[in-house]
Amino acid sequence: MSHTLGIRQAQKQKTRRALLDAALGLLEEQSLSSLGLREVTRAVGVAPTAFYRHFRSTADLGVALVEEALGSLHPMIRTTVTAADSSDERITRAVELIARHVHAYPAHVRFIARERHGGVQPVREAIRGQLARFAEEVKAELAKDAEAEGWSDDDLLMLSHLYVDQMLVTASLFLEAQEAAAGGEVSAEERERVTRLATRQMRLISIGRHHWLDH
Amino acid sequence: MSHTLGIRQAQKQKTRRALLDAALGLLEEQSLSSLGLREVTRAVGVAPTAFYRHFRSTADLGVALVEEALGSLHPMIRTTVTAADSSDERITRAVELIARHVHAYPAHVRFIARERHGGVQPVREAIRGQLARFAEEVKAELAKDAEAEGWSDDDLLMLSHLYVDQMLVTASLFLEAQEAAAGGEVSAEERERVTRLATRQMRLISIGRHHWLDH
DNA sequence: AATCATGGAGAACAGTTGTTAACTGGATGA
DNA sequence: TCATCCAGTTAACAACTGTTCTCCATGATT
Repeated sequence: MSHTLGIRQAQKQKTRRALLDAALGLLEEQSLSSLGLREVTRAVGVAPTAFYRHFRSTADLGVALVEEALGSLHPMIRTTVTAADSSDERITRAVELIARHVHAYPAHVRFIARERHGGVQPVREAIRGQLARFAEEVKAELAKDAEAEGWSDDDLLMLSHLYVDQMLVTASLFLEAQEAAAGGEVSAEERERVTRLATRQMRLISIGRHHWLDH
Repeated sequence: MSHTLGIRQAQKQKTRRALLDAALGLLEEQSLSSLGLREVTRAVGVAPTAFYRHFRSTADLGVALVEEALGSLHPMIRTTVTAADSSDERITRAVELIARHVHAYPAHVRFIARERHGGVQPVREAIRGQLARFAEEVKAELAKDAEAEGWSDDDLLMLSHLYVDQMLVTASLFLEAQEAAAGGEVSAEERERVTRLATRQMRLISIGRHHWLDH
């Protein structure tokens, strides 16, 4: 934040960005374990060997993409779970926020959904780590709620993971909906359908939460 | 089922099996979009060109694997959701059955989890199709239950999808648990942890289902 | 017994891959 | 101003890829 980057490091970060963006683009139609380093550099218009100045391997680049795709999401999670009055309003807000995020960063979402169980171990672990952080944060937020009285820590974490997984399911559902309608305004009603589905599923979970303690 | 295969077709199916098995093995450490046809034939000990006698491409082989991994699962689903008295017993049974299945066919489960959002479109669609069938079957089974009175078709399908997704989440959780403990009996307590987690999540959903109609 | 059908082998193709090495030119810091 | 640094280039490497075409051995068919 203090002193401007030298023109040197600025250029470096610029091609690093180009590499990340090109990779993310290429990963829309294949998975990381088949992404070639030459493929990426070719897309950027740079020599293959330049790749090594930034990443050790494509797996390394993948880990960087995970941080970028999920790392910036933490504040959003927190505010989402927090700011709302009624439970129903909170759910509506959350689903809408997911829809908006998928629409804004579809490539990031696809990448995460694809590589969460993908063929590259370090990337899988990076994603798992970030999702665990999410679950911990959601749990902390849930614990503040009055409804959390009488809940064990274990049960709160159980519920958090349920929420996080449901979040991902919903996100990739929105993704499918909007890529199925790549050439038309069919997207609107598909989006609506997914919104209704996800909202009701969240609501059902929410109801289960309300009645968790009475047997 | 009637007349025995000629010795000719028998041999063909034998190498076809070998190709499928070899591919499934190789796919434990990579994803389908990076699986080479030569790689598979090499593992089987057969000429590269022999591959074309059985599959058009590795994507084609992938679709065949989907049918094999999920196609044989339908009767199991049906009996699971059906046969049980109390709701709790049904849940315990279901989770146990998932654990057993993951333990018996880990490579199949990993393949499905990996390729559900993987980089090969035909395979993704094959999986989506099979999961949609599952959801329909679960819905049909739920509709028979007395608890389904007053439920709309839409809501029943919503709940079915929730169950199916939760099934998959649980399966890949069991998978991680048993591959994290590749060299030891740590697996036992990890398995137990996942079992407890999955059971409580299912129970919470079940509770939500009970109270769905009273607002 | 003679013909046909077919699963698999073999060789060759143009293209691709990751990685190494030595080099260049412009920004950096003394 | 001059020596140093370093992001990016060029060239070359052995190894690998999917695909085509020709051929063979043998089971199936008549």
